[in-house]
Amino acid sequence: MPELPEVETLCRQLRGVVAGKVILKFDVLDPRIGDPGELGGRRIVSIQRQGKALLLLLDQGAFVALHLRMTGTLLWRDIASPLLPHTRFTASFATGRLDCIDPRRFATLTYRDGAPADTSAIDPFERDSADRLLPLACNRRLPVKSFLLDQRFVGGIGNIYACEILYAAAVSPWRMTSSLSPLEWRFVAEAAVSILSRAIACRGTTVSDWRDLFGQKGAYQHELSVYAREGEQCFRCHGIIQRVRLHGRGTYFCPFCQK
DNA sequence: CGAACGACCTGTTCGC
DNA sequence: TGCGAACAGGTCGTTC
Repeated sequence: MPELPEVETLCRQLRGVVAGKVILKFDVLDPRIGDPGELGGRRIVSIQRQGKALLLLLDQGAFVALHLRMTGTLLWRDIASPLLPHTRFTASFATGRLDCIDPRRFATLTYRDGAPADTSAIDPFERDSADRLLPLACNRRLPVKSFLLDQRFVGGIGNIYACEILYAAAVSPWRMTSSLSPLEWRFVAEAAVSILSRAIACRGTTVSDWRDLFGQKGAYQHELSVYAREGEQCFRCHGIIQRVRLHGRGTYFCPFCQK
């Protein structure tokens, strides 16, 4: 579920709550999530986002990477709160408790020594990202939506925002990456920045169960142009929004104005 | 080699 | 109402 704006929301909220704080007790309740070792007594120095992963940087130059996958969430709760169903780990601090809840059990938690390595994936917010997209894309034959979803190329874009970005750029999700002009890549890159930053300002998209660190819904679901709007009218051309399947993912678009 | 598919899980929604 | 099928924000290993 959580894509870039949702993970960034958690990242910012965590900074206000656990940055600089010592983990008093850390309990893994579902071993499937991974084994981070003994984290009790360790201090969280800072929090970063890398694509859709959340990195908790610890003392002694180590870090923990948390990937929430489809249904993972983090909740900041009172120390004595009863556990909610599907709680996978808890981290207790002097001021409260951080609970990871994940019904589908896809989330992963890994401990690594050293500093996080840089990834080669393009960050949608970096300067001139369109200039880096073009050479990556021009030799490939796959639909542009699949390209945007591939985390090796671009970091952080998931199914909801891929649909929204391509709508804003007026590009069909089925277009082959190699067929987009430099100008179209510029439209895509600019649409990504404006949509993702607006979604961060809204603290994410709650289409069903996404909640931020404090249990609040996001607000970007009220600003979606195509996602979850099958059969409704396009805001731009008054065509009808369609839902199709592209490589197994539900894909929403306007067949009349996305070329 | 690059691209596409099925698997990994559980809960909810849809159709008969 | 009941029940099985389809579907869900993401990635990964395998297959083509």
